[in-house]
Amino acid sequence: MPELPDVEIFRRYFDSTALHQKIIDIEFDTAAERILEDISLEQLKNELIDHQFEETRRHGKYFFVRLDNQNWLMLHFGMTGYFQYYKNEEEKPSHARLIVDFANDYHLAFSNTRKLGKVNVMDHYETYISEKGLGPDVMSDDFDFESFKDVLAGRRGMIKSALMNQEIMAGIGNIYSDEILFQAKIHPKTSVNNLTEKDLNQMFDATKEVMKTAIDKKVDTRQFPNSYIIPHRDEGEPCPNCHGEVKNIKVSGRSGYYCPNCQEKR
DNA sequence: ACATTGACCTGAGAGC
DNA sequence: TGCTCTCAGGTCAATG
Repeated sequence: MPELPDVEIFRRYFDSTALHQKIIDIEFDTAAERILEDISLEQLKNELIDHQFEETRRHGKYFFVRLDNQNWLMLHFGMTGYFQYYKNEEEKPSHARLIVDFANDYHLAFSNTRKLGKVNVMDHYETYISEKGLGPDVMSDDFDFESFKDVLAGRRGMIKSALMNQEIMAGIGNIYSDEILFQAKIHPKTSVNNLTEKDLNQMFDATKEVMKTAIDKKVDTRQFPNSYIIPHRDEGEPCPNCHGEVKNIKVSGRSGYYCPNCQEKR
């Protein structure tokens, strides 16, 4: 579930809780060793203990925080990750995989129920991004309409898959790709090479608009505009535009929702 | 090179 | 109630 807007909200939560405090210890759930991407538990301890967090960054769905030794801790949330900053043990999430203990008696838990997240430490986060082959962050100011057309050029797969491909552009996942396509009135299975200039323009605008709205509304879907499909992302729900039925469709193995009437197949 | 599919995980919810 | 089955959707490796 954590896509760009979710991770951005997590980042802001981290900024308002966990920065500039001495780390006195960490706790790691050894049953979740698989989430350690490229680092041993020993190394992780050495990187964190007696240090502190200084500033955060986000690229797509990837979260980075710089330590006072200038190294960066990377966290990826997978499908079920979130942060919880707490003092009392009873507030500790039941699937806390990594817990950072601060000198002020508070803790920051990285919860990751399904163990599909990742933890790593590196000296340059930009290098990590390029080694992963991640595309441009869709909310970056540099990512303009020309860049959008550029990264999609030469592609022949289905547009929903392309939007979700982190190597093409970073940040969009299954849920928000549905919203972008709904707002742009484009069928999820449309081939990228069949999209018109107008389609691309509508999709680019929708991408920026949807991401911004989700962040502004702090990812609380109850506050999303009535014109959004996300609160109706279920088979048979009424389309907020034409009041027809929302349908389920499988696109490259992923489950998408769309309105067949508003998003006609071409 | 690009596109698609299945595997990795666990818990919630459906169906019986 | 309780059991089994399916599904959720992040990435990556394997296959087409």
